[in-house]
Amino acid sequence: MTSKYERANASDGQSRIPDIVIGRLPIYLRSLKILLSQGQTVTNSQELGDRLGISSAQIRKDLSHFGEFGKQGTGYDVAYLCKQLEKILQVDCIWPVVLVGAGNLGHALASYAGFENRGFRIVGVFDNQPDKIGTHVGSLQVEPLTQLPAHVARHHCRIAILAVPTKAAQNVANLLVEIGIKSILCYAPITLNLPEGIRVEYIDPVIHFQHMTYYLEKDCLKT
Amino acid sequence: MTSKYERANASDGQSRIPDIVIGRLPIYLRSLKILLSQGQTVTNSQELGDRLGISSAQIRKDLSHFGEFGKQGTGYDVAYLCKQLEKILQVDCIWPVVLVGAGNLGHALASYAGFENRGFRIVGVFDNQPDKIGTHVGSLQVEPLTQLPAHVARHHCRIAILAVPTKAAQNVANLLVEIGIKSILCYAPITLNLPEGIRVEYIDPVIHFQHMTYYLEKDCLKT
DNA sequence: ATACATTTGTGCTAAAATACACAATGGAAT
DNA sequence: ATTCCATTGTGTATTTTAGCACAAATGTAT
Repeated sequence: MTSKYERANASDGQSRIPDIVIGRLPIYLRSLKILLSQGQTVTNSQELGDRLGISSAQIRKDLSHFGEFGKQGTGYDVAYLCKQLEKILQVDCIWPVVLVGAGNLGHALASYAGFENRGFRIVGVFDNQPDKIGTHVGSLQVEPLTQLPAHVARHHCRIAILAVPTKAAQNVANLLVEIGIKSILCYAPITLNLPEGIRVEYIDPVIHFQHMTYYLEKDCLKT
Repeated sequence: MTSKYERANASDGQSRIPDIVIGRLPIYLRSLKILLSQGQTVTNSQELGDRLGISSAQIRKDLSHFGEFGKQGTGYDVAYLCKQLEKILQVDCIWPVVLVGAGNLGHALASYAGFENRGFRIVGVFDNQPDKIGTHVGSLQVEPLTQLPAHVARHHCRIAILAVPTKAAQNVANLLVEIGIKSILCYAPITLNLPEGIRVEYIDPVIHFQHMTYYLEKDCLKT
């Protein structure tokens, strides 16, 4: 009795399902939840694809890696597919996340209300600048980095947000890995150098801007 | 006398250079600028690849789409390659950007000092909430949305940051397109529905989190 | 009951992206 | 001068990803 697929992970040399497919599932889930919130009970690969600018075949094939979730002639039950995707992505629960960096960005992230209903909760905010420690961000209080290891252990955190100044980012990342963090969302505009098995994703708006400008008619201020 | 490549754009049916290649150039540029700031004058595809977790062959092939920038046996002059990439990406100048949404995120973006030296400047912040209008974010003052069209025209803005609440995002995006914006960086967790030729890129941290959790050992709080 | 309209899941094909591997080149050392 | 070493740029092969197209299944209408 084997399951339809084996979960890919760091120790699993040959992941069965392409990462690019995994990367699309959260997009599908996000769109489905919007449909759900609008009271729509049924959808289909065509509709979903149109909304996302993805071909319907792509969506069907992606989903088919994990099982058969649709009904021929009808499509997909929105609530059911949501539930299934949440299970696949393991967001049918709340993951505790630590936030390092209590600057403007840290404040914005800590105050953001949209994490909770998508599977995540920021359980601690840390910074090393003395003037920040003790101040409130969202409903949390900024703690010194020395408190981080205990906090991560207590909450069993696997995920961290790195929102510190660029020059501090690599060192803080090293610390995060040391204390057991497995996945880092890095807002610093650098590529981190970390051991195998640690997953890092990056958010840098300038990367997106520079991608855009390639395609724009040039008509900007001279430096 | 034809140039080595024709620039891809919205009207150009067959873009010659894959978008995925364009998407990597800003990463290369970012890394090169760090090397430059550290005083390193020469690098090579191997070193760059190691830093970025990309194969050296990939980097060489990507660059080869645009010309021959290296020297055999030596590698690449860091400053020269930076300049070339900036020219290719059209960031050898400052692009004016308008920011819509003066919430926590808008504040963080407006206060961020890292845009200017990478080719971008936020030239206006707009919001419709009366209590926000007139307040200061960074060095700018929040203006009502009614001022947006004139502002975009005056500064020849082509790029906008969309940092408004989810429910307002589509409408504001439509407005942005109407007044001549060509590229939108959307922080709202939705997929926008916009006409052909408008480039939209998205930043949604939860998408990254959900990508990460697929690969994590499950060990999180039950809902 | 039967025919019809719809939509899935998937085998196969096509295209795109990546990796390999090496000739060509430039600089350094002898 | 010549040899040696390092590294590029690129033609080719391999792998990955996306798209096509249709049988199978399901519900609906007559």
